[in-house]
Amino acid sequence: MDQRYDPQTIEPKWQQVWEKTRAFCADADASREKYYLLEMFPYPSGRIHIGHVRNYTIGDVVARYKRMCGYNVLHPMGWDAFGMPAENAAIANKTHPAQWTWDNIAAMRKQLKRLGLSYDWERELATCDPKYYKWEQWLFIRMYEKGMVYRKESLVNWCETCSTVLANEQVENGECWRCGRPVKQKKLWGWFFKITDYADDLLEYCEKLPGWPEKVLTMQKNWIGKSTGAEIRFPVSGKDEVINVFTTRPDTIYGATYMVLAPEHPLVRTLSRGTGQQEAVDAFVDRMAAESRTDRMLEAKEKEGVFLGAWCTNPVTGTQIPVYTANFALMGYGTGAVMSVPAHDQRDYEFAKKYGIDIIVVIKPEELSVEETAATQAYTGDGAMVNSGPFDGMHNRKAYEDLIAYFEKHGLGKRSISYRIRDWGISRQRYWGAPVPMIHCDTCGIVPVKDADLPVVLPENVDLLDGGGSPLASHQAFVNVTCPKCGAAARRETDTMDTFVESSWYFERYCSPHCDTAMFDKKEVAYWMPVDQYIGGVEHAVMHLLYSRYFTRVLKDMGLVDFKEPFTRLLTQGMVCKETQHCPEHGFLYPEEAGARGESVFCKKCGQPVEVGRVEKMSKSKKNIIDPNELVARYGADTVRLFCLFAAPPERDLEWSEQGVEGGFRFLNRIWRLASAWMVRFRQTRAFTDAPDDLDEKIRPLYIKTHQTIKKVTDDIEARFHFNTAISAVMELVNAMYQAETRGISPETADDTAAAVMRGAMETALLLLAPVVPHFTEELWAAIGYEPGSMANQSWPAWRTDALSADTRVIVVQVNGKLRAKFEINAEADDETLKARALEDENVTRFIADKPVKKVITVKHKLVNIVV
RNA sequence: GCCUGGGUGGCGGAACAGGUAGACGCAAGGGACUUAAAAUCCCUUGGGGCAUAGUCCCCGUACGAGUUCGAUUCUCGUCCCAGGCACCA
Repeated sequence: MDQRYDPQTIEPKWQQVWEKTRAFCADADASREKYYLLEMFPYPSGRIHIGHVRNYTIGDVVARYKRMCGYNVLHPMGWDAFGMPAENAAIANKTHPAQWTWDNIAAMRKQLKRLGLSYDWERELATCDPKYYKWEQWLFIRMYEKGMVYRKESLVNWCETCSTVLANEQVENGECWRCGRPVKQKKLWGWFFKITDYADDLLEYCEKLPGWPEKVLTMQKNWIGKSTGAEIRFPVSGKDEVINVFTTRPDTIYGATYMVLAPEHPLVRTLSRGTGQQEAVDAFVDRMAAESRTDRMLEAKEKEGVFLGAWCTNPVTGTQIPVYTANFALMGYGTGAVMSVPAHDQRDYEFAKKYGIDIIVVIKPEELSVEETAATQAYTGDGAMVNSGPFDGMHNRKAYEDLIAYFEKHGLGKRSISYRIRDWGISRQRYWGAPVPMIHCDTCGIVPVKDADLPVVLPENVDLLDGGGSPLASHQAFVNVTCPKCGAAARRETDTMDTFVESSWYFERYCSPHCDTAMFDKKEVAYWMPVDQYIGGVEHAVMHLLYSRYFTRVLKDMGLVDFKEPFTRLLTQGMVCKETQHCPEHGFLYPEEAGARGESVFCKKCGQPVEVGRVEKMSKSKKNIIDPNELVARYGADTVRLFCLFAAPPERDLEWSEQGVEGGFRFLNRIWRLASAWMVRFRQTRAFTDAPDDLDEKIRPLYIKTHQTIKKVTDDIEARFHFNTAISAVMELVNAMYQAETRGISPETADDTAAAVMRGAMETALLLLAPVVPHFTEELWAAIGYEPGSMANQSWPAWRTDALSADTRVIVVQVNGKLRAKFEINAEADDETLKARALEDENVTRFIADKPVKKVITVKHKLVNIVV
């Protein structure tokens, strides 16, 4: 074997071998237990960044580990290939989005392959491929037929200059993220998926996903936002109208002293018409409409409203209460109307104080008088009912139930549940997305495209508008069609789908990516799904993961799959961070633009001192980025992988450190040197695998350490994917091999048994590291004499229980819980022996002095605590 | 404001179930090898104390209490940091 570790020659060599032998291609095999490991597929931006490297390395280690454990592993990779950046780049570079995307895919595929990731590349897919989105369109039509999709007009963020809809996160301080112009609210027709139908089920199953991080489940629960309460009818005074409110606190209804309607509520204009307030109300409503959603949120702190000039009747008290419209009432939640109880809701309280509205306490806490209860702020806790007619004295929780029963009996209202989650608006007025497969006919209305005509292919010969609007609407050949029903001239739908639709089922497509008769082969999906382990960033905690859970339910209801939850276990890995460097003259600097001068850092352009900022997520704008390509070129893929895993546990943020990477590289070299030095001896022997009993004292500890390491590494990976401690353990094993050398076990002098134990330790280290540094271990595995290329399919090592523990133990002696002495003793020693031995210790007797010993606690194999 | 995490050496991070706090790595210092340097190998490294320099003592896991023979770990309170939600009736 080569004297020098040279990753640049060995890594491409093994990558070619794996590709040639189809080492990681998976086939369904009912006789074998499957393991589906998936990392969130990337958007093909053109280059992979270090966050990808971390994500995919974590996944690759698990995939390789499970393969070694004997599972039939599915580990696919593909491309989330639709989306706006392709359009923007295409306009900027005068290329076509498709060209740009496919070029990027090619470049990134090459980068991923250079990392030695064990993907089944034969299953690669790209969502912009008509063969892929054909089935999405097919499903859309099935969902439409079942009433799971509908079209409605709704308010959206609209940028006039770009003539497009913007997602909430593309609106920055009320301005368009791209052109900086103010964003308006506009009513627009669009397609919606009825995700709200599944709100309850999605929520309920949050409790049935033990393999998911608590954090993610909490975020999803909050997003769904289920509230239970009642819907109550408030008749409008002197008119035939009724205001319906949703409240979570029907028990406070006796304290409802006014009513608030959202500015968009249809009754706002109706009720104010003809009153003296009409003008003021119209002005207020118009002002609210002109303000963007973001503006309204920014100034949200100040509550503001207008009296409508109308009253309604509190159905339980019969009192006339004023009706207002106010900025804090939202049309999209509940019924868009609020029964305001200022004594028991802080927001209502503030509004009532501002506008001088009555505050009536109806729930009294034990420790306060009625007068004190809402003196300075609303009281939202429990207590006894007061000012509530027949309910006085009752506990409010009981009154809650009784009141709902009372409403239902008298037709005043009913029990009700409200959700924060809205239906999923999937329409985008964009070009680079999957076309919605619908046709608008003047006589037949909306008609789905015939299955035989799928896919509705995105036309390639389009003029992308510099403004960013959809070019499909003006593409005559695309728009003009005949109605599938009546044959008359009709117009094709020009909206494309949100890219989250593609990513909501790609994991099922991977099971049979080339299937051209269905979305996927049911049998294949039945074998592989659900995904056993999903890995990706927390940024997808709600949207992508919730949509995927929803889509899986839709597929189940259509009989296409027989499970509800697509991802059994989820790991959300932390971000990769690095400190920022800021030059007063040149702004943020890339790492290579700054130089070190002793303790301080200076700018290479102007020589001025650089301000080293805090450690933040790597981002282009802050220039605190590291290029994976350069790293791989300098250290090789294995070192980069090793560092990504060693620096922090996967779920935590990782702080990038160049020295840390060096350390990883040094560790591999350390193994390499040891292996070279012993290689001749290794080839003459076999790994020692017997019971440790007859090993002499010089070599025995290494054998014990070897088996302890197997157990430790296995436990660390199995329990929590803590690769950092697993790698530490292997480092300790390697250190132990070096220590054996310093104790006189050298390649030249070691006897055959010692060489065999040494070889066993080396083989173990290689096996345990195989998932982490696959090229490195493959090379050394072959050098020892095993079949070249066989490392990837080796079995994960097992530990011998009889080789796990030394036969002596170090026992800690405490006096009153403080460490006072240690001694080594035979592991079998009983409590009495331990106690006697502890009391012999000079330091211990010194601390006991003449105080009486009250109690002695002994813990087997661990400690003796003497209480005096 | 609410909900989740999290505060451990100069740094990244260990400590499985309440039982030796600081594994492993980085950085730093010392030594060996070398004509020299790099690389490598070995040793030291939380803070403080000492008439006895030790198998020594005191302090120490954000802060303050508590439970316990014993707390980084469990309970209560306080402060700080990160992420999520943010007028949701």
